[in-house]
Amino acid sequence: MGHCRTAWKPASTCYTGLLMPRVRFAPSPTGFLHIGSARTFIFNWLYARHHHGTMILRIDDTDVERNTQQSLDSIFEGLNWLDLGWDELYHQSERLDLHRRTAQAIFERGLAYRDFTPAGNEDSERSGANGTWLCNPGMRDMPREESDHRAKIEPFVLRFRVPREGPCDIRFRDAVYGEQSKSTADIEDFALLRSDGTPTYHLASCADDADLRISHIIRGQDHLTNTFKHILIFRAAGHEPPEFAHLPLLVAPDGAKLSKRRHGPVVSVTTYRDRGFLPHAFVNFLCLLGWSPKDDREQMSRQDLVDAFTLEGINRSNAVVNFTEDDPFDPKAVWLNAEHIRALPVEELAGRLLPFARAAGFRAEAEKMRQVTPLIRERIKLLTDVATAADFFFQDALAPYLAEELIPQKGDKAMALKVLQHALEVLSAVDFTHAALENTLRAAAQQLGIKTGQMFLPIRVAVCGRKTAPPLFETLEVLGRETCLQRIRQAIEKLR
RNA sequence: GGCGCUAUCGUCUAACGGUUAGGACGGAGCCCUCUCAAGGCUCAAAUACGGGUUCGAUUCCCGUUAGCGCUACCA
Repeated sequence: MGHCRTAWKPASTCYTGLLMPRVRFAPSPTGFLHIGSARTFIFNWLYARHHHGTMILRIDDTDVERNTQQSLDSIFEGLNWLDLGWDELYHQSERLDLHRRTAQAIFERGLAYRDFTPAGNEDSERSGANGTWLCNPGMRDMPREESDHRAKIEPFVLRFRVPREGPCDIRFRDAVYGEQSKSTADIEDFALLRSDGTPTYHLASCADDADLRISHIIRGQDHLTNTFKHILIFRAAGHEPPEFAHLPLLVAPDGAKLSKRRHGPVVSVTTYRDRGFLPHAFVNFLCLLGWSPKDDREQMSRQDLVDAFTLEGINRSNAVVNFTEDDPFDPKAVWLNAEHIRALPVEELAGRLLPFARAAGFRAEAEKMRQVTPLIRERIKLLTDVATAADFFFQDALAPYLAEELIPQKGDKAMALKVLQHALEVLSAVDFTHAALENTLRAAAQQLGIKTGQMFLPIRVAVCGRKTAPPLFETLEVLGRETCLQRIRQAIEKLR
């Protein structure tokens, strides 16, 4: 295949003289941004940042039938939330001239031909003797004059003329999957232009990748076998193919490819956002699916990931996102999120929690949130957990609870009453600081001749409305004297 | 059907051809403790199957099985 090869134009060179990579993420706006796409974006981004290259976002919107504005919005929403950014942005629909010129050039070189077979008419002939359809009879070898003539009155698709002389393997080395080869005898004459003159994905993608001087194509493994066609197109258009790195796919627990239809919103990036994931934790989780730093690190900062990321660290088998009917999130994602929540400075965590608190209907002030945050940070896994973990800090009325809840272990109603009445007394006088509260209440327990746990439980339930809550003294401190006394009085009423 | 890719605990993964096959999540238990968490410790849990090559295969080769992908005028 002696296709002409023009010089490859590198985008830029850094001072060491090494090529700076240019990578792209090219979603098509035909649905929301799903987590598999997000991971592809992230891996591209990491590769670009690791090598000080360029991250390009290209919207592959050549399928006019299926594109929607809503989908486009959803993709940007998801990408913006990830907070990684990109350096250049292109819309494929604005580059149709380039695609047509590329197709024309390939045609003029005799490497493509017109196929006048009516659409949908080839199915019966599709499965050939050995199971592979290669081309429609009579079209590939039609004389140029006849083709030109019929082109004036008949619609046609432009097909790539896959070389057929002798056995010939197309080869490339994938950065993840290694040496790949496929015989041209197993590659059909695929379409370049549709009968309405619009470019197919294969043509548009390759024309743009070449024009944008993409150096590394990092994409899902579902494109691995398409790559042979792409290499054919690159060469036919006079370009050296870029490097390829294919990523193992993200699959559902049943092994099926993640899809909107089958798996619903659990595969949408915005679901993770809305359910209180930190973007950073989400990125961290996705990175660990199909890639490993090869040491035992799991929780990694953005910079850790940039530093550690290599194509060699990517593995070859599909990764299961372990969600279920009951729980849409992989337990490891939730754990990582909790880890990142705990690692966040209080000030920043409080800021992230605030909108979720307000969404839960709390009258939450920034300052109050800042006080509450240290008390709940080790007790929440998702930002949305603020709704159940901090309700009694923000709501005037406690959620209803049973009087029995106030009764301590190995105690009775009388003990609960005694504790609460005594607490009412001492809490009226004590300094509302952690240390003073602790000293006072421990002393009170001793004075009443009961265990500290028996002392603390009725108070906890009285002020929080439940047995499970943050440590008592800090909680009392943040709640303040008035609220505590009032709630203890209400508890006493409840017991009578 | 054809072509391609893949195969280590339930899940994510580590292991120059030589390890008691390591770590993490989740599970179980213990410790700590004012509850719940967090933290610490311990336990259960894997090389799909069959052949080779080799002194020695999780690792290399072949086959089987299973899964996935591509096989569109979708991307």
